[in-house]
This record gives sequence, structure tokens and C-alpha cells, in this order.
Amino acid sequence: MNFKKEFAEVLAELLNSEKTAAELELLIEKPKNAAHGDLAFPCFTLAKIKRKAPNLIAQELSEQIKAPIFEKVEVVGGYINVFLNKKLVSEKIISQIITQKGEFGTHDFGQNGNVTIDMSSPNIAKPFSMGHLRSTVIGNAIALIVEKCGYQPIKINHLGDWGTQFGKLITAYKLWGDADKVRANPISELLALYVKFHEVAETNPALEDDGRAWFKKLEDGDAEAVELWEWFRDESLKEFSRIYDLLNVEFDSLAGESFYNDKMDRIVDMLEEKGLLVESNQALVVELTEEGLPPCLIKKSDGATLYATRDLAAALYRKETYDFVKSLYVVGHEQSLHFKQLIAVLKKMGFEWAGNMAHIPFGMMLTGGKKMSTRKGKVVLLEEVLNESIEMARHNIEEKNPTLANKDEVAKQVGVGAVIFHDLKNNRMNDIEFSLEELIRFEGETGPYVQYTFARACSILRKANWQADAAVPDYHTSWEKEWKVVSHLLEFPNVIKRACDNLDPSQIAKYVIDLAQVFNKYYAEVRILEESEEQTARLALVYSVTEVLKEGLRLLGIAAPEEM
RNA sequence: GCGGCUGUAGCUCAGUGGAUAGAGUAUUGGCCUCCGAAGCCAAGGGUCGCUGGUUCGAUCCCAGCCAGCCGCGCCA
Repeated sequence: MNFKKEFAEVLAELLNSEKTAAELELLIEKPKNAAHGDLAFPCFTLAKIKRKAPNLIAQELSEQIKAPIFEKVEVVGGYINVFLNKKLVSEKIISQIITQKGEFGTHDFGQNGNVTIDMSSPNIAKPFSMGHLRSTVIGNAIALIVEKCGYQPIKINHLGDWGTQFGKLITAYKLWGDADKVRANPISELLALYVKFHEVAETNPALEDDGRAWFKKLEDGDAEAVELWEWFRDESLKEFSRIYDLLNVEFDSLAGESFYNDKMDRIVDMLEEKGLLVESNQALVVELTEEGLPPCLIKKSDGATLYATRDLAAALYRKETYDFVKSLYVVGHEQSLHFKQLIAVLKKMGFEWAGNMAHIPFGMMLTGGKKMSTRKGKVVLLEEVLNESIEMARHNIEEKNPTLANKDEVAKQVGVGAVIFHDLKNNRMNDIEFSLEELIRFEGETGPYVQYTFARACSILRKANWQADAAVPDYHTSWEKEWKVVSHLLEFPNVIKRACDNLDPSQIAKYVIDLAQVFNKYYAEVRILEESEEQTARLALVYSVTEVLKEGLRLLGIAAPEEM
């Protein structure tokens, strides 16, 4: 149901061969001001070709436009504004939603291609901070959106479970650690050790060397190092899974950095064979001067591997294992250079598929205008924030709906929904200043506002005993009041496509807010449960809104409780 | 220094070359005898960072400046 296309085809016919329907379709726009109509065609570009004033062209064309789908055609200052036949279009779209339900807005252009999504990737032995929330929820939403468009998402939690930081941690543990304390309170105890390491290293740089040495031992399979590492990893995973449960995020793979420990030699050998490896200050690098990039470090002077080495191995492994059509990395924008280098090195190796890899960057979570730093212990724990938000939701429920049956479950859905929505609603690239007050706001452009709108609509359907399989109702009057809601419903499939093309969940978040807003205005204006000849049709509209809101929220990874 | 991102209402942000630049929030004032007030209505609030360029038309594209943040070899 693409009215833009239909309009373009009508115009193309009238214009003979001056412009194709496809060209015209790109020119057609949706007026910002609804009073101007549902679709508009600016005639300015035709003025040159036809050597005529735009408003004259508009006038001439408009008189010839005739199609049952258009209710009215107007000319205003060089624009042809068309108004869709509200009754006809409403009937079509609502019956489509009633039939398709959650499938409404689904696309198949992904053709089942695998899309790997590198996301979340918290560091083992460190607390799950607010900083890691972004990658987790953006990645999860992107997975849901590409799936909706016919791709096969593969969510990979590229756990930060390898690297020099573990050497540092082992050093700190050996110096100051207490096994009982760590057992009792693993993450906070390990974090304290990590912070202390960096404090002491400030004045005693030799400690850094000890850290690097312990990591080298770990990579070489030293029994003591490996035992400690495994212990730290297990404890961390236990904590993380609690948070993923809260967020309702699951992974298809937990292959973290350590997983590639035995797969890096191969990539280093390949680089060697292709003559790309160069020695530089005792380290091994790939020069990227032709690409205008600084060299990519492959091996440290002590022979140990680096982030880039592991990511190269991971990229190759993912291509061989999943044969992806796209490989996405949902990682903060401060790592842009790393991914440029990664892709450049793979291309240099002759892997054309590196062109299908993309870094999906996002802005930072800041405190006091600065990046949060784990090293200095300045972190805000995600779990605490989530619990705070759930607590607030719970408080609101007690106040507004004390008889609600499953308060705990709903409080969790609303509290977590607020946090996720807050993270997804704006352009990814914006930095976010951490503010607990902002995060647990439930009014205005927030997740709970959308959830509330959904719950209210559900309440109407319950009271009316509406059945989704009821016969398609008659539409009597002209549906002027309903039209804004209907025209928003119409947009849903386009919004999903755009969100997928741009890998941008905020498109859906904004859409769902807009739909909730127009519905709430309608709700305030029209008493749906009042007896009227339109009642069945109006209920069908309410039902359509609930289906689209629910599906929109689902695509963001947010639950839609029917009561709250 | 080089590269990237950001700059729109007091604050947080939409705005994918088109008509009078929009929301939320905050402030002020309205709306629950009637479908859920986590809601709705109304008011005030703007040199779209600056300067050029491309275009019939620029907040949007291009260039140059300015400001903030991020990154640029042995962390990830």
C-alpha cells in the first residue's frame, strides 16, 4: 500500500515521458503541515523543463488528476497537494493490520542473509556499567529490526575477557588480594584491586611491567595465571547474566576475546605470507600509509597480541562460520580508528568481504561532562540504575493502580523500559550526560508514556469485549478525527525500512512516540466507548494502534504490559 | 598538528533540499459526576555556531573558520 508510488504513477502518465514514475516518487513529499494534504508534489523542477511558471503547471496537472484514492487535489503556490480518500484508506490499512497483527510492517528484503552483530562486550572482572548499556540495547534493537526486515541476526557478545588488563588484575590480586573477600563479593572486590593497581602505578610505573608480564604468562598458558583468569571470568559471567535477564537480552554466541587465543597465529601467518607484516620498534605492524591511516599494531615487542590481532581473527572466524552478508560492530565512536584499521588490513589481505563490515558507533555516557573511567573507579552501575527505575515504577503502580495483579513483573517492564527507551530515542552519536532523574522520568517522551498509551488503549478494548477476528466493520462518516491516527499507522512499514537501512533504532522510538501522541489526542477528543454507528470501526482503529505500539516497542526490546 | 563526531527554544533533543523551523521538559494558566490525569488543552520562549558557495529554493549539500568532545604505537 504505497500511495506515494500511486501518485507518482498518475503524474508520470500526465507528464508523458518527461520524468519517470520512479523519479517523480522521489520528489513527492509528505507535507509537514497536515492541512496541506497527505502528499505534495512541488512543481519547481518542472518549471525549467516546461518553461512555465510552477503554479501554472501545478494548476494544469491538478485538473487532470483523477483516481478514487484521492479525495481532493489542491494547488498552493507551485505545489500540488493531494488528500487521500480517508474512508477508503482507513478501511484498507485497518483491515490489513487486523489480518497481519504483529506481522504488519514486516519486510523480506533481507533474504535470510546472516548479519553478525558484535555487541555489549563488557569487560570481565569489571562491573557492568552504564557505559555498556548503550552497546547492549542498541545492538539488541538492531538485531530485532534487521530480523523484521528478513535478515538473520547473530548476536555476539564479544566479551572483554582477554588482554593486558588481566595481567594487571592478576598482579594486583597477587599483591593485595584476599581469596575470601573475592569469593564473597567478586566484582566489587576485583574492581577495587583494579583501581588500586592504577593508583599505585601512577607513582610506580614498574607495576605496569609486572602487569604485562603476567598477561604474557597467561597467553603462554601458565597454570597459575590461567586458574585465576578462569575464576575471575566465571564470577563475572554470573553477574552479567543477572543483568541480561533484566534487560531481556540473549546472545547467540559468547565467543569473547579469549576465544580467539588459538586463532591468532593463523592470521599472523597469513599477514606474514602476504608480506604485510613489518617490524617497527621491535613490534610487528601493518603499514596503512596508502589508506591514510596510522599503522595497525599486530604484535607487541614482547610478542604478545593486541586488540587488533584478536579482532582480525574474529572477523575471519565470523566470515567462515556465519558467511555474513553484513558484519556489524556496535562499539563506541572513540574506537572509530580501530575499525577503520581493521577493515583496511582485511582489504589489504584481499578479503573483499571486509567491505560488508561496518562500525556502528555511538556517543559516550558522560559524568560531569567527562567520560566514565573504570580505572579511576568512577562508574555508575547499570544494575543499580535499573533497580532504582524499577523501584520508581513500583512506587507509581502503588499510587495509581494499587489493585494491579502482577505488580513485580509490570514494575520491571516499565522501569527497564524507561531506561532502554531513554537510551534509544535520540541519535546514537549524541553523548549522553548521565542523569538518574532523566533516566527514571516516566512522563513526556519516555518509554512509560508509550506503554501507558498502550495500556489505556488495551483497557478500552477489554471494556468493549473487542475480538480481533470480528468482521471488518463499516466506516460511516468521513473519519476526519481519526485521520491523523490512520495516517501515522500507514507510515509504520516505511519507518521500519528506514530504521533498517540506517541501522537506527531511534527512528522507531520517535515513531512510537508520535503515534502515542496522536492517539492520546484522539482519545481526549473522541469518546470511543460511547454508542455510535462508528463504534466498531473506532474499536478496530484502537486495536490497530495497540498492535503497532506493541510491535514498535518490541523492536526496541521493550515490553508492552496490558495494564500498568 | 592530523582525523572523527557534535553545535537548532532556559534545558534535553526532532527535523533524510521545499510551504509559517517542531516536540518534550521547565514556567504560567486551564481540563477528572463520563473510555486509565504515567494523560489532554492553551500561552510565552529561535541571529538553526559564523562566513562564503552550489540551487528556482539551504537548518539540511560543499568549502573555510569558531567552539566543545573523542581518537592518533605496544590499553581495549
